Amino acid sequence: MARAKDENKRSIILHSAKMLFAQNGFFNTSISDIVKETNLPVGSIYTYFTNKEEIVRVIVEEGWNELRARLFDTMGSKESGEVKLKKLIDNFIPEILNDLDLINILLSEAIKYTKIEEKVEELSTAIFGLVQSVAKDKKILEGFDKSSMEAALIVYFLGIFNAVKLVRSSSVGIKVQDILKFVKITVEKSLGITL
Amino acid sequence: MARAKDENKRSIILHSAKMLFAQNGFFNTSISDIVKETNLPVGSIYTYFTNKEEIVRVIVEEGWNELRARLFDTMGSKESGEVKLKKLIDNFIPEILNDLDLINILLSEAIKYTKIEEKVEELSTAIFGLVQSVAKDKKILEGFDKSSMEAALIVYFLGIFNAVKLVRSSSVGIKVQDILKFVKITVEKSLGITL
Amino acid sequence: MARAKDENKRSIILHSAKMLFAQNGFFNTSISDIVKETNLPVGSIYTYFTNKEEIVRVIVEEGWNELRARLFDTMGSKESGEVKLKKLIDNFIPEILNDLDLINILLSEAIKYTKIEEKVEELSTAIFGLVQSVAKDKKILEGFDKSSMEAALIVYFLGIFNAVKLVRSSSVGIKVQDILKFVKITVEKSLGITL
Amino acid sequence: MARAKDENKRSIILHSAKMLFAQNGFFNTSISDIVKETNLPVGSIYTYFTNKEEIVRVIVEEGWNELRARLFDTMGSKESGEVKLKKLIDNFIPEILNDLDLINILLSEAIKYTKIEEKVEELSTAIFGLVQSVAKDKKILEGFDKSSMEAALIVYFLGIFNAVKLVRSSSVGIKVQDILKFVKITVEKSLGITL
DNA sequence: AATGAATGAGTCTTCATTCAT
DNA sequence: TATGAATGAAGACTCATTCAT
Repeated sequence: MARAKDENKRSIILHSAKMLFAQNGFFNTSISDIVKETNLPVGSIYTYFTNKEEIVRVIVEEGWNELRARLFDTMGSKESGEVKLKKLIDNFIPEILNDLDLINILLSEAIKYTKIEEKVEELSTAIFGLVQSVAKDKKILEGFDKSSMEAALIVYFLGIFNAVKLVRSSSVGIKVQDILKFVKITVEKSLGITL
Repeated sequence: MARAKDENKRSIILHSAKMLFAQNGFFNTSISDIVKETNLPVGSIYTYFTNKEEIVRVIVEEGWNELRARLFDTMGSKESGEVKLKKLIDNFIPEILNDLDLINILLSEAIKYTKIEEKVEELSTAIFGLVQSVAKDKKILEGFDKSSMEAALIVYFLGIFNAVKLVRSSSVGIKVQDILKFVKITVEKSLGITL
Repeated sequence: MARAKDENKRSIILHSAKMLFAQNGFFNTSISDIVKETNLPVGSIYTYFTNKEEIVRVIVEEGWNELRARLFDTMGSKESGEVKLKKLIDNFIPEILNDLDLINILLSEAIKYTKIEEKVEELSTAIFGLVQSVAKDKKILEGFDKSSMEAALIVYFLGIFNAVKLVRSSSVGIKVQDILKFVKITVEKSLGITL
Repeated sequence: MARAKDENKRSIILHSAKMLFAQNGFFNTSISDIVKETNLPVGSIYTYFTNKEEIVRVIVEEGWNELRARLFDTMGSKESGEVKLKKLIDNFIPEILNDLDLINILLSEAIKYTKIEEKVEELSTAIFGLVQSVAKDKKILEGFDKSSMEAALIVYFLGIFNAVKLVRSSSVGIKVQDILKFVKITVEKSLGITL
């Protein structure tokens, strides 16, 4: 049972830190802030994590893994490519966007603390496959090799995430809905399909 | 009349700070780092800027103004919309991407230190106009209102900048060229034109 | 349970700071001076006090409380008014004057860091009562209402303290003894009694 | 004419500094504050005074001299002692109290920056003479030698000044009038006269 | 003489991490 | 293992004074 208690503390730290890092940034969050938020003694923080940096690293890593799992769950189903794509756009992306804290940290700290290239590679391979299987008129993807595809995915994902982040933290004149709508239209037009 | 404020010193500080902020981030750059880099005494930093924050703010603001000026220079010419668009894609964007330091800072600090919404608004209005004037088949823009356009621009610009940043700071499998190529193809397909 | 806060350290800091503040003033005493005097690391100063100002505030407050306690100890006894007055003049005041450090700080910083009016009010009420009970010939206090009494006490106390301070820090031609003697004579004459 | 201009600047500095020192204290007033207040360039401050300390010193010295002059003006007249004493209490002291700025500085900085003992000596000699000439019943001054007198004067003057200072800067329950009234009554009773 | 930019030692305070208990 | 006091290098910034112009 001691084990259960430990896991609990660990996750409390992770949870609070995630919120604080997302809200105030990594550098504007002190270990002491985490201590206050968790009501745990400082020493305990260092029982579960070797240092401040490791806390972000774990947040990013675990957050990513959960995301990845959810994605491959969707992608791995027996359904048609179009259905998968629809789920991707209508469910998966909006779900991700709910975890704004994670996105914030991912975007500002991930590069520093993770091997991001592996993540991108994995993601783009999976989606490239899906897109190819879906494109009605194969000519549409003409000139779109793996590199272009990867570029496209990176641009879109980073674009979407950052746009949502911007929309939520400034008073820019658009809404998250506009972004999602734009994405859907773009995918439909690009692939010549209707979702 | 004593010594006049030395515009040269001011620009040395700005230059060094820009590099350091871009390289190590705002919080990992200390005033003392700037002092070492510039070989100026601490006090001098503070004769030209009231505090550390003002240094980023000025970098962002002046950088943005220069960018904006170059953009409107291109946009304001008497040439056809297509030529302008071509210049935008072939010259302007690549030029921007050269100033990676500025992009880095813009992306990580701009929201905090500037009224970013005004900038976005200005930019998207200008480009919306251009795109409308260029789109061969007006049906192509069907369903694309101002909000969608703004969303698209934000997603693309943030996407491009962040993608370039990622490409340059990690060992992701694509090159800046791939990104630029993707952008060009996308614009051409979207508007049904060839640049 | 880790280390407990060391009451001893706290008091060393208070002691050293009191001496330094009294000797050189609040502004001419740096935290670094206190560090040197106490041989404690800087950080420790801040484990016991939130900032420099709090150190003075505590010195003033604790010093005052001790003083007050001693005063009411004397005043609260079952002895006659005259005996109490005698003790006040012969013991209490001279004792206070020994803690020159405290007086110095009290006089120069107290107004800023304490609600001095409450202290004055409390003191003057107590002494007014004593004086009334002692005055042989009630006519002597004629025309002496509460306000006059308060004025008198403030003038005398501030006068005595500052005079002692002056005597000790300059080479003025009188001694503390002269001041004490003057006070005694004045009280005796005013109240028509012999102590 | 250059001379006139100079004197003017000097006195502007002195005037502003006096106000600022009195209001915020010596250490909370920076040379830069004086610069802002006077609208003079920093360099000019140092043309007229060798350093910050000298500014207070001059304020104290000149303020004192003016005071002294006014006092001896009153004291040196051909009038009776009683009239002089009355003027002292009814005019001179209230007048002094108007220059609260000076009092503030005098009390907090004078000891450090002036040979205060000479001033006290001079003052007490003069007033001792006056008091002796006035005391109706010589027995009243019995036991009051020069030292006692000096002690009394120091206590009263410091008491009065500090009390006024206290009254004006805190919300203590008495008014300056109460202090002046107390002084008058005390003098009358002590000397057995009516002013 | 007048000016105000230049200077850098010194200020207070923070904070990630350690380690005695 | 749990705790939280201890630590001190490092942080941003100030300011009296000087001196080039």
